[in-house]
Amino acid sequence: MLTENYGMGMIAGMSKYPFNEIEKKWQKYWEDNQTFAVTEDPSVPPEKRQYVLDMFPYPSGAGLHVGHPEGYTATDIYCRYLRMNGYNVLHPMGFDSFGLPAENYALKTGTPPLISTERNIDNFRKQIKSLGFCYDWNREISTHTSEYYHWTQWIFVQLYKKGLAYESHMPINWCPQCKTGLANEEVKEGMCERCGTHVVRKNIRQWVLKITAYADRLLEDLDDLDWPESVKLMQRNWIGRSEGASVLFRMADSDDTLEVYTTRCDTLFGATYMVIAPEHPLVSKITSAEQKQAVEEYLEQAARKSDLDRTDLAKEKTGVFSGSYAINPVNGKKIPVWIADYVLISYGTGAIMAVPAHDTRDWEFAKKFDLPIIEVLKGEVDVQRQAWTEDGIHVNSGFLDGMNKEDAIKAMIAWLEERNLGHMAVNYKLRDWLFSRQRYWGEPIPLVHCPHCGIVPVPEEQLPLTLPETTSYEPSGTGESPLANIEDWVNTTCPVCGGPAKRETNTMPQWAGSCWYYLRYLDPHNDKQFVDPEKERYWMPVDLYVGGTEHAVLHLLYARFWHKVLYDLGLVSTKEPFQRLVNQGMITSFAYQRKDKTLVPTDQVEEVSPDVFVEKTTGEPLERIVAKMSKSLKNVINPDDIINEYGADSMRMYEMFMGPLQVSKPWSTTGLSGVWRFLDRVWRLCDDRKISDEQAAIALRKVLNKTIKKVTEDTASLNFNTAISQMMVLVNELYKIDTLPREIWEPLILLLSPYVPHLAEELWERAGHEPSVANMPWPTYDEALTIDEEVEVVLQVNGKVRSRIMMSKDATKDAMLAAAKSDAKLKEWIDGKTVVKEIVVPGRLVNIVVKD
RNA sequence: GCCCCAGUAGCCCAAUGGCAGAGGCAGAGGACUUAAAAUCCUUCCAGUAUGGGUUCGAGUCCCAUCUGGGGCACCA
Repeated sequence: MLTENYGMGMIAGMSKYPFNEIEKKWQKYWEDNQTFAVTEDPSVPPEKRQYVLDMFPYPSGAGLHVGHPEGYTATDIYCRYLRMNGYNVLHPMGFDSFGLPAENYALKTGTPPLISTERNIDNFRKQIKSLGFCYDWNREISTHTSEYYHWTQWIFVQLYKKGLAYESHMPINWCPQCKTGLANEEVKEGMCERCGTHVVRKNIRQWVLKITAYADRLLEDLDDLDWPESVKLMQRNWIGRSEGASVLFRMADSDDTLEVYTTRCDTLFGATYMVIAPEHPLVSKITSAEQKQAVEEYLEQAARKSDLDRTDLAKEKTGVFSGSYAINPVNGKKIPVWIADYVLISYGTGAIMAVPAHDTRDWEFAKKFDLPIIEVLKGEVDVQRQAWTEDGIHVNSGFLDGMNKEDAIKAMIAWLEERNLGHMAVNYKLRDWLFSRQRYWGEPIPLVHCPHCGIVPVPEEQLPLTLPETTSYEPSGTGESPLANIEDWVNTTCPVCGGPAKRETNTMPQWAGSCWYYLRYLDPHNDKQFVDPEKERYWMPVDLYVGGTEHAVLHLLYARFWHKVLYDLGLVSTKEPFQRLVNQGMITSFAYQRKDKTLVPTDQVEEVSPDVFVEKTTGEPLERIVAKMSKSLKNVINPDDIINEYGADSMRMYEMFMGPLQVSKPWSTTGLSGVWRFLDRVWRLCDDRKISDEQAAIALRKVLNKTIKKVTEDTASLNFNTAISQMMVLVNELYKIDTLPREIWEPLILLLSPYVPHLAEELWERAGHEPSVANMPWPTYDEALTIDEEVEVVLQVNGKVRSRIMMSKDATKDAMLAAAKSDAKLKEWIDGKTVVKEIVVPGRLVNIVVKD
């Protein structure tokens, strides 16, 4: 008992800084006084309205992670800063509360997902509130509530009516043992995570959203967004627009044609075989009697592979001959058609022309199955020994011979179009969005299947279509969702003809709720429409969106897609939802590594002397490295513990002090205690001495003005670590004098307030003011007091520093040069040499370039 | 295999192409103390992963390599 409490009691007990009391007190004050409630005040001009959004969390059973508060603290500081600068700031928080873990938890424990989810939300809310963020909690939403998903369903109906939702048969990961579909993350190395059975692909009826219809706009509109270039690049690559040609190959022995997409139609003379994906619709038709058994075996083998297996580059190429031949349209040659899983049905037409001489994958396949390789681009290698994938002049290519790539592509497309054998084509990597899940814990898709009327949407006035309560979350066994077994719910009447009908049993993916939550925050309690257009126009678009880089593609692309659909329907006023995006880096942790690179759980490590670590049981020396936090390494930091021990303000400020927001950085508890110590120093400034109304020394006032300037600029640009460093400089200066001048102290409290709001409120009150410091104007500075009159000028010879002198900041170039040339130390370096060049940077340096 | 990001002091990190150091941690010394802790003051520590290049001048820009982290759908 005693030893356990020793560490915690040490700091808390010694402290003169009662963060625990202070933090509770001010959190209650803000709540009681609704300090951060925000309204659409029409008197605030549009440029003074800011919408600052955090990616809302999935409320997992594990509770808040130290990674969450990083982004939340950053936006909180920024919002408080904006408020103090006269902005009307919308800053909401909510929960992305549908999701697989709650359902799996229900399967394991029988706890209904609604119960566990709401329990988790309560815990998350409490944890988030304990950090003192300035959210307008009146706007909290949770995607699993029927008040919310009413409108998720309503938007789906709009998509459906617009023809953007369609049914298709698509494969799922199917576990034959559990008789259930699995998410990708539930498949480990091709096996079912739960029972270890080999997972197979099973085609089932699914709902798909036509995101490809928006591919061009999703691509083009990226240009105007203030997003990290790397994220834009990832989205561009994901959309993957390419220009090429569609080419028709006639089958040799039937009337069927195979259409292929290629970006390199200029290499058509080198196409020596074709490959179609195992899922291609012509597979059964073109398979010859002799090859039937081999093909069927191969198809079965391919069906057992996950996408990951098929995309693993290290693997051997596999495939099987179909027994049929196609005709190469340019030269009339018969070429074999193979079936292989390195061709994906989801890209292009699911069929390729193989040019082994100039494509590495085709080359490997040709070598393995002994298919001919014909060089059509003159390269620097023997194509029988390796593929030549660079550009070259065409050879063995009839009318293309002698041409370069660009001209040959044009010539070939013209040739194909003339003969109706092909045409120019644009292709995208982007695929339509598989939108249905065979799960219970998601938004029911509001459609009815009627034997007479077909598919009928649930009438809008009957929404929300609520998720029925149940006690069994077991899969249906057929691949359908557990909803299929709830008879009273599934069986309904057709909204059109009134006859008996069945409800759609698929539910929506977790993405659905997060596709539009930023709009619901604008008007969270509206039961007539998903958002009031006036409120939408008041706030949108989101001015700053902060979240993890793991959402760089999917979430952000899906939300942009929905937003564009809503825009086309005239329901929102902006083309794009998120004008500016910032990704916060990951908070990692230290881990300890043996010589053989294996990792040791943190509780097995002893620090024998500073920065020397050994494994407790063996005494083996260990190297400290940086790793992701993980349960198995026992290096996960729990925010609750940190807040208890050091307080929310220390936690907030430390996370901002660790380094730049955008980069990943390791958690260090000693680093945290350093920030705690800084806050304690701030506290003791006014605890130990009286606030004085006398004027401060000019040197101190200069430091203050420099500090205000730096903190202002760095807070506005989200460079919080350097802003904090400057505040430390000012506090260190204050420690050098015995008084506490009010003219320094009060601006310092204001500068600190976005970072450590609880402490700042308390200090503000103790300085004799009414709360709240959050409503005070941001301090201003006098530019003249941020400039030093005397500066140190560096004197260089050939770019190397040889001497330094103090000069007026306004010294002319000539004066600086003259001073340099008369400097005794510099003379030694230039005497007797020829001066080649003289460079003078005013206020900074003189560089004299000499030659012997 | 491809794409993206990052390598600065023992550690976390600063540095408009211009003195490698703002701040913190750890270390050392001193003050205070009967002593320790806490606190305060002072202080040590490098040429920026490696090799080239551009430049009067490179941590910063360019090329190549190495190491680490993250992402990926064999994209024809």
